[in-house]
Amino acid sequence: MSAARVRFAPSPTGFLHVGSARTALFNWIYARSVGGRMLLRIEDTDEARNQPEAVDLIYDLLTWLGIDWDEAPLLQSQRRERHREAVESLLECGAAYLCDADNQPVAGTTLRAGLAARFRMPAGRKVSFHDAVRGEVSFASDDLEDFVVWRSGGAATFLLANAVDDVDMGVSHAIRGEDLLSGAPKVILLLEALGAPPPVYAHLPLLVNAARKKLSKRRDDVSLGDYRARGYLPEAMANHLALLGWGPTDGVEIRPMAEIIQQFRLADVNRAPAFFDTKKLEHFNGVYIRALSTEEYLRRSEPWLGEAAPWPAERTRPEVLEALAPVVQEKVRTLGDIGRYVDWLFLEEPPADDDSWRKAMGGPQAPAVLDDAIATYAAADWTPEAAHAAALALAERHDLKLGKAQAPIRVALTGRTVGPPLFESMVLLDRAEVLRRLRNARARLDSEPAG
RNA sequence: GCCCCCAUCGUCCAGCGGCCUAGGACACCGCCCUUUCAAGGCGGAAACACGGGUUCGAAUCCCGUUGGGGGUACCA
Repeated sequence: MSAARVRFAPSPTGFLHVGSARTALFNWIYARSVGGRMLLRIEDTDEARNQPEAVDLIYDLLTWLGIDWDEAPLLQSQRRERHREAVESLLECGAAYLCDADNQPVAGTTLRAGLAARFRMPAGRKVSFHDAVRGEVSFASDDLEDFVVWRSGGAATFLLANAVDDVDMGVSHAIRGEDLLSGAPKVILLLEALGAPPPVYAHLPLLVNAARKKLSKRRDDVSLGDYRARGYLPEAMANHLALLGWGPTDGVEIRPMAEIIQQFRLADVNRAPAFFDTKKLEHFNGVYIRALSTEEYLRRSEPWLGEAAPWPAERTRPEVLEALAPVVQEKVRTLGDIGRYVDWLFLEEPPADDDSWRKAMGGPQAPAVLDDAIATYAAADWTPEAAHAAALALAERHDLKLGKAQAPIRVALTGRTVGPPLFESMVLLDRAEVLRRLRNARARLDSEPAG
């Protein structure tokens, strides 16, 4: 065990940024790797945009990711008096001073409405500290200005609240984004004036977009909740996030969190920004989905196949989903993709996809293949094997490879060139329905040739 | 502008003075497998930003240049 205490301090804005999630994860991994404690502090001092549901969403998403915490979360909104005390003590010892709306100093040491308080930046100081990921970092106090610690509206600013709360929570390591690095010397000086030792800082490299800019809520796809909604598995997301700014020495990237915790060292964290590459995330997700047992896969895909499915819920046939599960599970990269693979089995008509139609029906042999398929499947046994054998024979009659011959049939039935294995899935539809779709496609070919 | 941080394949990591003719993963390309698409197998292309030092020896240490990022609010 160690006395390490770390904290994740999000503000409840209604969503959780993947960058914040990564910060939370690194804090948690560090805590678990050294036997320390993980704490939460909800920075809900901005009443304007605070919603109580937003706090629950944070708990929910962290839990989803696999992050737990060891003590009741601290709500910063309830700490106003404590913050006021701290500012007053700063005013009393002269480390801070009052000022009016025009930033003119005002004599006195009593906080009152309409007046803000600024920290008095000492002259000629060199503020150095050892950052656990960056090493020695140093700032000159002369480059720093007198910053506001108490707003005229009657509330502490981020810097002050952060410093005081960390002290009161006994935070030993402040692990956070690099965007806060420039604020560190101010907090250190603040803490010094307050007579408290600073925590060990660890500034993580930022997560950036393709343009190498800090991920932004407006431009980028950064809502953790959105990824969950699209069918990313939490273990894939956590695994991927853990590899942004850190990597195991043995090169094994996809692995249980327990092993990551075992190998993680704060000092091994990179210092350069990392691109949040969703391509790699998708790959990870596919690997994790394939690793699921079929039962587990079925259970976890349920949320995407009920009311949220791309077909009327009452048309869902669970036995079909179940029968197809193993083959769909192999292909899909997110649970949200499942719908597009199996929708044609539940929709009244195959989904319309012009590209697929042109691709499969454009060839000169399409009409003949469809005619043949109609005759063939009117008679064939209704099993995958028989459907396969029939298609092989059909292909031979038209002097085509099976891959080429099945294309018009696939598109006639499923609407798309891409989908689950055809013979295994087509027999899950009634023979009459298969024939109807084949005839419809054949008729469409006459009325509007695809070539 | 000023302050701070950073710099290995397109991307994410490994590398912490000799094991590096720089390794893995994603993406990409080719081949194989194949009932589409995936998955899988095999192979390929692909990087130490540049310039000076230090050292017998540098991707690894130091300095500079260039480039990138972050900060600079009575936001957090």
